Amino acid sequence: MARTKQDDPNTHRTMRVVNHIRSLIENGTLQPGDKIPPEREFARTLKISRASLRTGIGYLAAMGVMKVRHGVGTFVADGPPEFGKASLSLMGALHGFQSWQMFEARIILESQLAALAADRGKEEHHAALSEEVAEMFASIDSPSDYLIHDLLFHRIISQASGNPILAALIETITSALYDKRRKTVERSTDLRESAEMHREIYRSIRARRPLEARKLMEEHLRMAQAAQGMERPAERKTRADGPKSRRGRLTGVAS
Amino acid sequence: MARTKQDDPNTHRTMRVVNHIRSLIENGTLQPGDKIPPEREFARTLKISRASLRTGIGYLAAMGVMKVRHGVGTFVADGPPEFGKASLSLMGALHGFQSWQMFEARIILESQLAALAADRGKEEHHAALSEEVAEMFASIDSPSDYLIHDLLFHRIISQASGNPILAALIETITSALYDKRRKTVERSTDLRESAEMHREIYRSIRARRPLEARKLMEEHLRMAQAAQGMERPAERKTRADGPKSRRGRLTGVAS
DNA sequence: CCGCAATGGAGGTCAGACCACAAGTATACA
DNA sequence: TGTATACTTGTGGTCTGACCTCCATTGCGG
Repeated sequence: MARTKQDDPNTHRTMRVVNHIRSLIENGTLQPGDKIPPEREFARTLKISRASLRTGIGYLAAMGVMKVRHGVGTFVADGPPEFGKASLSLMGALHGFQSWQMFEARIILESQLAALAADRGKEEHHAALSEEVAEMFASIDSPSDYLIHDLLFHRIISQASGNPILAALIETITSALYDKRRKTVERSTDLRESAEMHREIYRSIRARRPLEARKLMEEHLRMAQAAQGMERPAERKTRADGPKSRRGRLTGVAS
Repeated sequence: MARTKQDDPNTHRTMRVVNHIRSLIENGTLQPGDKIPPEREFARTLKISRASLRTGIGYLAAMGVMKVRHGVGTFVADGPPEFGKASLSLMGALHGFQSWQMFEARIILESQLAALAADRGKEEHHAALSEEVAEMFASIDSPSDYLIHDLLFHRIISQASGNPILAALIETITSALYDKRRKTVERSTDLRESAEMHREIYRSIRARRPLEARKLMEEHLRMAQAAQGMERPAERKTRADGPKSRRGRLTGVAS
């Protein structure tokens, strides 16, 4: 750890760019949503070539700190923080992450998040949650619509937890899980049951009962996990390390 | 998966590169530690300019999927997965992450991790933990040495948990916290007490008592947090949303 | 008043030359 | 003979400057 070794007026230009922007952000000169100068101009300012500047920007963009819009400009990320979505899925392929592991992580984080939300949630959050629950019941016949409100519901809880880091972590995992889910929701049944669970979670959060919220959320997620056939495989000595073979008939239910 | 819309001979070259490499990794052609072809050659193969190829590689490198070594070559990351350290610290500055939030995330994750480790840890892990505990007691008079074994101890627990995703998450947070810690450990006292706690955690893990391990880990971390003056500030109606002002005098003790 | 084409600003890509670094190999000197 | 220095080669890093593509705005024509 400790990259230290920058500042040598010669160090990798790309790091020069990164550090420059970092300082601009850290001292508040650059705020989320701000636009940075056009590449050509900025490059001239920093006394480096446009190519190098682009490398640096690319680096920051990859980490989700900056957002580049072709034909418009480059901006400091403004939305909710999100640790490179691509990162997790690639790392997954790279280190053989399994679906059940992602789900396990999600269960642990989100249960705890629900507890925090119950403890710290504000009226605005309660209102938003209430609304999403209503929307869910309203779209019980439209899986894809249902999924949207489902996602929103969970995202609101993240925000209500008051811990943006945990929220970002969850967001990363969720988005990685999203693709798989989208394909299964279509055929899902029992959306009503799912909606009921969400309503109960909402109620316990509103009533500020952390332990109950945590328990309900955990139950809810475990059920969703089972519905998607992503349980942790039973212990077995023979580990078929072939990275394929899963993908049973998922009868998914939304989470 | 499914960025859908690739293959259009025009889609962003950088994504073309990313997807190409992604597939190479996913189908096992590229394994961790492997070296990819020289830029010039690879660029020719992919029918794109070297510049574009570099952009893509830079992207992957930023996410920690690839590691570039000047004058040597570009390789697929091999070490333990780690979600961009820079990412978290930059995001921190960007979205005003607070130290107590990082610590909260750490406590939640690591407590749970300890429980999982107690549940799934294998003999090899127990042995490694035991050794680190011994080393900790042995280096009680050398804070910097102590810190090393402290870190290792926690890392082993991560591995023992059997969930690489959670391990990677923790790793990210820990490394972000590391810098602050390193500065404070020097002046720390009570390393003996800290070592005792680690030993108890080790014992409960070895005895496969998940709940106890979780409880001990949580206590341990809360204590460390308190020692570093990173508790969550008391509720206050007036939220000074100015993203500055933190950074008190930390009197840390190792975690 | 509306729709569509022209225009300018900004990012995206390209090509090829040249620089910097790391490692191996050959050469020169003690 | 042994070791140290210099050269060669392979690979990433940076620079130029021209050209392409996208998008938003502007303004003309219907």
